[in-house]
Amino acid sequence: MSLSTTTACNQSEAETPQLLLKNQVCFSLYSASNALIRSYRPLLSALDLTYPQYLTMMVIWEKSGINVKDLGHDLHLDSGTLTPLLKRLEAKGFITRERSDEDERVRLVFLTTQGQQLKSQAESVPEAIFCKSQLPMTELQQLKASCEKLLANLKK
Amino acid sequence: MSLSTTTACNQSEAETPQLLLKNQVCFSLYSASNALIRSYRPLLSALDLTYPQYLTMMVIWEKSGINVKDLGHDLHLDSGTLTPLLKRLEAKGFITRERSDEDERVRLVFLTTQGQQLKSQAESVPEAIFCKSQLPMTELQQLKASCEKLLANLKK
DNA sequence: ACTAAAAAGATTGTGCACAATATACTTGTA
DNA sequence: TACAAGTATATTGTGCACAATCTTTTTAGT
Repeated sequence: MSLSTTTACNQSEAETPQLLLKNQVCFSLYSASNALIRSYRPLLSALDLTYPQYLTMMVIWEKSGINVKDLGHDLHLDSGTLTPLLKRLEAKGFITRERSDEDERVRLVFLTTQGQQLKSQAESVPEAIFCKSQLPMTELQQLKASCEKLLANLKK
Repeated sequence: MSLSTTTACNQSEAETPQLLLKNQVCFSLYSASNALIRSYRPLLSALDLTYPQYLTMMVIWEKSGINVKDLGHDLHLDSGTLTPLLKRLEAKGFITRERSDEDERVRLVFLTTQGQQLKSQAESVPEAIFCKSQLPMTELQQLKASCEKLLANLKK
């Protein structure tokens, strides 16, 4: 068996069903992820945020003063993605990027007052997305659990 | 309730649990999708393909002569993504891009001999990814079904 | 103290995604 | 048969993701 789920029917499928788009788990995941991010767009552009910026702000709302390495660990992103993203968040006034005094290599990211204010504006976003998804909470939780398991297995 | 699944514990979570990264279904989906595409990378670079190019080739293996609009419909991508991607596939010699005779606006995409040969090289990829995922087939099928349902709901 | 190795970020380059817009062609309707 | 509206694709610009590489700083072993 393969990651492509087979449901053979006609001849062309019988030959290499694992290479049909409709049998690809990853394609479904990829399309759903793209679609979900697309659904966030109108809500987040009102806050002047992209989806990856919104995720980053979530970490900073929780852990102001975090460094880039830990941020990357939490978000599963590297400095090549985060450095320019953080510069854009800084340019918008939501965060500041300061060097650590103990270790000059380390960049610490702090929430600004404006960044703090953004959080209250963002509070209605999760509910709005839940409505758009039109899926029962139990199914969403199951989906989340499977994605987390898959991610953990791929990281091994 | 919201798309962020709550599992309240400490004080900071109790305030706005729906804005915690660990409660975001979309973040799990996004991270798992990125990780899966990352896992494909070493397998596909041996074929000189990226993951979106691989998906595109799947459609063309099945439907040589398809136009850009139908390709975009199948892949949930637009011409802004597909036009440059198809040009790269053409530059690699896997496809040709020809104008339709009946309607000069339409671009038809055909498989080349080299593109056909690529298919047999790709046949081992799905199995390899299935192994990397380390998830039972039933869970993968469930994951796929939920993603498809979510995508369909978001498209409405 | 000196230096090799390691660590933290930053930089560069490629390839998506996608919004917005532009261009070329086709079709329906007066 | 003009011509407005619609359609198919292409172009432009922004912001990720990520590999590869580089710089700066720290740490460890001598």
